[in-house]
Amino acid sequence: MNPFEKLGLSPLAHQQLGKGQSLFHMGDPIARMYFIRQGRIRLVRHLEDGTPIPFHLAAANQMFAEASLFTDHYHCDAIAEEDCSLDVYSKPQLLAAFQGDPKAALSFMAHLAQQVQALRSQIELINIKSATQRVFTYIQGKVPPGDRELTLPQSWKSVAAEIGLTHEALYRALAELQKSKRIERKGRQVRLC
Amino acid sequence: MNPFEKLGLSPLAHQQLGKGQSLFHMGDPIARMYFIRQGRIRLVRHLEDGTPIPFHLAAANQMFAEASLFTDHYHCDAIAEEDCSLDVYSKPQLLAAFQGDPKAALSFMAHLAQQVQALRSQIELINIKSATQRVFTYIQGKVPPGDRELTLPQSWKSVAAEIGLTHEALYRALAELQKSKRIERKGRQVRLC
DNA sequence: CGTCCGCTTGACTCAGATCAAACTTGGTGG
DNA sequence: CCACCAAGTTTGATCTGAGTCAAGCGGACG
Repeated sequence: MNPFEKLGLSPLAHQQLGKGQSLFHMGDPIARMYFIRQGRIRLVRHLEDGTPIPFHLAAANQMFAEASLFTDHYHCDAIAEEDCSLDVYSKPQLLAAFQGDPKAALSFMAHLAQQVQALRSQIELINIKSATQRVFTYIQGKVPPGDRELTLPQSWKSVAAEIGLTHEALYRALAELQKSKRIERKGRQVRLC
Repeated sequence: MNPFEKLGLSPLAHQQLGKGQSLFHMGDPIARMYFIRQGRIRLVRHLEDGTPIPFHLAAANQMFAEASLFTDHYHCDAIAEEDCSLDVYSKPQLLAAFQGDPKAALSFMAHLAQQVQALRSQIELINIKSATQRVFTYIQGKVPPGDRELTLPQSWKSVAAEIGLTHEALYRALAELQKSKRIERKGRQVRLC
């Protein structure tokens, strides 16, 4: 049961997306909202010189680009990180549904609020100067509370881009963290010590 | 007419805040929402080592810490940048008002969505490696659309912190931008060339 | 079986951090 | 009204750590 269905909406369509295909580009008009059934979608912005800045990785059972509900044009690109299956909803229908269902509206508001906090955490993270400390803090933040272990849903290389490091700097930071026994690691699995 | 009054709410109280005083600290329980009548409030997080990371400057006629509406405890500090005068509202009353007024709920959602985009822009900005380019892009983003001039509401020093530079690096970047005729500047006034 | 891509390490460079010091500005209080 | 203090602003010298370039390894996948 996805949040759109809870509102009594049914999808306009389903959409398949192959790995590397893009769902929309910056500047495209926004008419639809998406829910990810399967796969992952990466949201990316680009600097003038073309450098990609990934700022979100939306996973299965999530909606994404929520902010676009109130804008006419996308302000980022969406690219399938792997093969994806999406439910497509109408943006106007969704807005109308919120009018009639304050509970749903509130839950969507909460969702947005949580996004705001997540983004703030990301900013906080990027502001850490030391690469080693930055990576360590990133891992701490990702480890489920109460647990000490974590398996990354993505490559370390893309983590590097997400936290504003080159992949080389990231790998060196990981090596350093292992040497100083602050983490143990095997591939994409990490454990805090 | 502030957004709370539009909902038919009246303030529980008014609150004065002297420059440098803090309104709340990270971890404090959240019972109220604020609207700034006068002055400015800075939202700050702190790294483990105490380095402050300012991530938002809320100005007069704005509400702020919107994300806190759905959380129990603050995840940042709020400090008065200058003498402030605030209207205080009850958080539960506000939530209840949204239940009864879907239009207001939607407008608040839009507000949150806009915050999400602003934060994403900030992340994009911080990811620009070159200090000069970073400062230039920051200014471009701040200049009102259609205009070419801008007067900063804050010191350059605090801009430096906001965009993840030391103040020295910021001033050097400004000097460089002036030398290469990309901006003109006098104190806190800037004009794009 | 070969190619691609993520991973990993080394050497070198350089931009921004750091440390230091002086000048300007604005506000406070005598 | 002026002396004084705090904070922002500005510039210089030095240092350091992340970026860059380069090269090799290994696993996945067609």
